[in-house]
Amino acid sequence: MKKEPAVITAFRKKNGGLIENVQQLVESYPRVPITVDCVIFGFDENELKVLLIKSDIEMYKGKYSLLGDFAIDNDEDLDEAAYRILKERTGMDDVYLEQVRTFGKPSRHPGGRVLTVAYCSLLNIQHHKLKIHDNDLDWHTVSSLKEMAFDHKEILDACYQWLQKRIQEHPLGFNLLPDKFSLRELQNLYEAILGIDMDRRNFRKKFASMDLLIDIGEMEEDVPHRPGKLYKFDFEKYEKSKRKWVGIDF
Amino acid sequence: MKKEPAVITAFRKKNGGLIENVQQLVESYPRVPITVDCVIFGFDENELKVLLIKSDIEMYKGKYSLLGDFAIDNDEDLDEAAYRILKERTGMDDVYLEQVRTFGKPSRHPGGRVLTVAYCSLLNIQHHKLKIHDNDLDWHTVSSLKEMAFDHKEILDACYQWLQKRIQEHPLGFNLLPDKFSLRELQNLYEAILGIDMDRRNFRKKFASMDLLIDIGEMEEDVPHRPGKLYKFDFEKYEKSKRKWVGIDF
DNA sequence: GCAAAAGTGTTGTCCTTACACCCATGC
DNA sequence: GCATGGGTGTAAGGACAACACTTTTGC
Repeated sequence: MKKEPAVITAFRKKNGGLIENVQQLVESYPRVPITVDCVIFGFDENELKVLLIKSDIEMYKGKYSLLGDFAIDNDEDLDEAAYRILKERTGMDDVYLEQVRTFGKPSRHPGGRVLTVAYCSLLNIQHHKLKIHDNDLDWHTVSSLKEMAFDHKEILDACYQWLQKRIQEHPLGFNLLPDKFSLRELQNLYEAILGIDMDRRNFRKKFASMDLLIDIGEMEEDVPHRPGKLYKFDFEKYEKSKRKWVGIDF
Repeated sequence: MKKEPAVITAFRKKNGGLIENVQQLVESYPRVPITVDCVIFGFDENELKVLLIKSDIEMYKGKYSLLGDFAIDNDEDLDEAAYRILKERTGMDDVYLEQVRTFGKPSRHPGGRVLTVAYCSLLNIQHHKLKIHDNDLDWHTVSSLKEMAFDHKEILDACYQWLQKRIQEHPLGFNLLPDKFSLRELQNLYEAILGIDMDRRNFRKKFASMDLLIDIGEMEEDVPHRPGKLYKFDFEKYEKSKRKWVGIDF
């Protein structure tokens, strides 16, 4: 029933059951190339955008790909690798970032077996005006994307679904907005990401009842209509009041 | 700002900007040993259990570790590797299984850098009476576990948290129960996993209103009290009626 | 004064919670 | 007959959904 891997069996024999030389054990393991791909979301002109680059690869000429890199050359943590890629590509290092999933289909890279750990990150486009445009690095509207290099469309879709779910349960969305934002901007964000329309009064009531928005006493400026109040999200209060959610619902 | 990896730059130079030989590119990538660890949950005697094995490793002598193996020797999909490990260790291949997260701290394995993809699986202990007990392979009560080999406690905790969340949103739990189960068994399962007490009437009402349990017209037998009705979960109906959940709540 | 969005309350419905009694079975 | 859990209903409170009018600003 249980078929022990040959490598481990060999080690066991040498040591009467227990493995002493773990270095040697690890060296005997097969190895796989690892990449980290970052799905970097931004929000602009009431649309969810993603940062993409033209593919380097001849066979994907003209297609776009996610920002990625092989990882873990030396003693780099996975998360650090993702932060490094962000930093290299966008110049920012204070960006929200979370691991989403690892993709491991054998056929997903035409050059051979490659494992990819996908990270999702959210940043405020206004704070990061792109200076570099190598390989047409630029923002793309998520909803209008079709083909991409490798299995990057699949990875993007997975991260988008992750974001849709996550933004309803955690205050991630504020990372996509300026520090000060109006309720309209916040609602536009939710509507764009979830792809639905929401009732304005109910939306405001909901956030009012959470009591996590700080009215900073400022107003929008240079808008062609009645200016709205500006708010900040109270991260500190949120952290303190995180409650355990219980309720069966499927 | 953007520091391109040396390997890619080298390829670019050779090809006037575009990379043609992707095999060569992938071969130039650094490689990392990969393992897949399975957190195999079961439910017995009203307690959540996890399947563990005594560590092979001298320095973790006496400690328990998750069921894992290095993966992707040839062209094995990640998910397939997890299914293979399950099959090898438990003899079962019809088991619920899902990827949870990838662990990549440089120091997590004493033998050197190893990446581990953690999978969570749920199986019915009754269907799988352990025959093999190599290295004390056996079920352990989740709540009473302390130290484990490697960072396996951390992985287990992550999977347990994942399970607590997931079981409230998806009908996973039925994989831990026999095909036919009573409402009391179902409630015990939820109470054990979530670590809370639930009101019996409200619990039953909740599942009644979902209308996803099929009354199979049988009763419990050999119980020292009034026997309860037995149900099956209507997976087919659930699949058809999956609804998109919307509601901001954090 | 017109366009465009800000701001604001009430009502009905549904879901959740809290809670207590009789029933069927094994011993 | 007693111990054990099975099975059931109701009322109150809280959350969510639907819905319209007045206000403020730029032009």
